[in-house]
Amino acid sequence: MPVPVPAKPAADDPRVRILSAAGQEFAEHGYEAATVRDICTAAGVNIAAVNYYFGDKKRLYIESVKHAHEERLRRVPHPVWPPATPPATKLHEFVANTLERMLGLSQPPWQVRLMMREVLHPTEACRELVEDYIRPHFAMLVAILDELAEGSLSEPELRRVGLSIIGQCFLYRAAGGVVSMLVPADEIEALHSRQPLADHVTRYALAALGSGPPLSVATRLVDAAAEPPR
Amino acid sequence: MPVPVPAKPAADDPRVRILSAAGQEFAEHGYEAATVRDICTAAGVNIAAVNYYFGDKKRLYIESVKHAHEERLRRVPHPVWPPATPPATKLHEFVANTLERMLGLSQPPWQVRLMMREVLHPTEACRELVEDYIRPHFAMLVAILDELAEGSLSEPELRRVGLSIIGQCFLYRAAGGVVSMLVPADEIEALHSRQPLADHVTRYALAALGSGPPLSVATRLVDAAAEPPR
DNA sequence: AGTTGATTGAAACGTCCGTTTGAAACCGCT
DNA sequence: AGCGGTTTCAAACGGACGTTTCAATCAACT
Repeated sequence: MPVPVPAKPAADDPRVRILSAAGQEFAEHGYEAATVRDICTAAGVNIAAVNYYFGDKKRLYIESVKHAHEERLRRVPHPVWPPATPPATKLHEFVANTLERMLGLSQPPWQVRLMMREVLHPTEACRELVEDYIRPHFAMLVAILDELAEGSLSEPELRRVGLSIIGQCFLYRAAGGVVSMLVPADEIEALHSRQPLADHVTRYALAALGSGPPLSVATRLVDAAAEPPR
Repeated sequence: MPVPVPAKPAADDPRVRILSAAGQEFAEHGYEAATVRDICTAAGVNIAAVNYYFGDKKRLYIESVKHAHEERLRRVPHPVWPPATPPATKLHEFVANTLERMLGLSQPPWQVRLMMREVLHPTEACRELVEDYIRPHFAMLVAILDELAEGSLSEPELRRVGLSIIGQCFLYRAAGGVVSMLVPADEIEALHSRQPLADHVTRYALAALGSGPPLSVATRLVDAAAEPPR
């Protein structure tokens, strides 16, 4: 009987070579279209190895998702701030960090693509992904928003705002191809680059929460009387 | 040689039966995992029919995407407003309409799922989808936002705000499963229902644009001096 | 009724997939 | 060197898939 989890994760361990190759193939082609033959060729091992180490294709998939997830956590840690950091600064850095993860500008893009597939079409590996990775990230966002709102928003309201922010980042990752078709070619680069995007999402959120100036200087329809002309 | 486009689209036309069944199968399982055997069984036709009418699986897929897209356009028309409608009202109804389409609460859900697949993993059918369906929808949103901002935002800025709004709607459709895992069970229903969602997205956008009250009544960090206590 | 072209039907073809097999190669150990 | 357990290898298996074939059937027209 093979050892399921070797204590020594050596760099040339065929097991991790397979996991890495599988992650890339699954990310690129999806579960059904990826073949264990291609995976084994890419990993430089025999076809029988996937059966030997993982049993079958499905278990290989689950393990490869967890593997990518762990590698990712190790490489792009959550941001940490000194206690006195203003919440607006935290929000901006949080958004920039989230975009960095989602757009995968810093690290191998296939890991993000693999996790995106899992988010869009959840399988067994999904709940684990949410609990270990997504929920803490989201909780951090909600905490920042609570700090910004100074307690004036309820938990459900905070979550809604948090989802609004995540949704904006998410769109560029998941539907980036379509977004690129919607804007003129010479603006695509600016739209998909991290810094201007993070600026926009943060400004949008701060303005919505009343913690920053509105994006538009048009006449207020509601409390126009209270607003001095700019 | 078979006729490629029969002039009479009768209801029991095997061609449209196949298109409909194919759309459902592709939406449910994706291109690779869907089989022409299952499609033909669901459509009640012989396996050879797909070759006869469409040539091969790939062309059947493209045609089924276009078919679903056309049916959809026919059934959920864009909203139209009388000229005097305030832009804030238009925005709210636009968001509600978009959510209606995306969440597919009114019409067969598989059509939305099929188009979502196309957006997330673009194939040849994608560009056509964007030009015929998505771009006019998005242009309508940008026009409303321009009206709201009263000309104080540039085209690229307007597009950014528009994408922010679309992104929020998009998240609930594409990553709805994960969203459901992030919130307590007793709030899921409220989070995914159309009306509260449309309210939130609209309020968020109006507040960000300065055309509505901020979501939070916390002390302004920027123009706090100008803001009267509420 | 007979002819023609369009459509449908059952069966098969070739291919590729996930998986299994059984023997060979490798390794550390005495 | 000899041995036991682990790992690799080439080859094959059974099945499912997309596609093709060709005869049977149908519908319309003369």
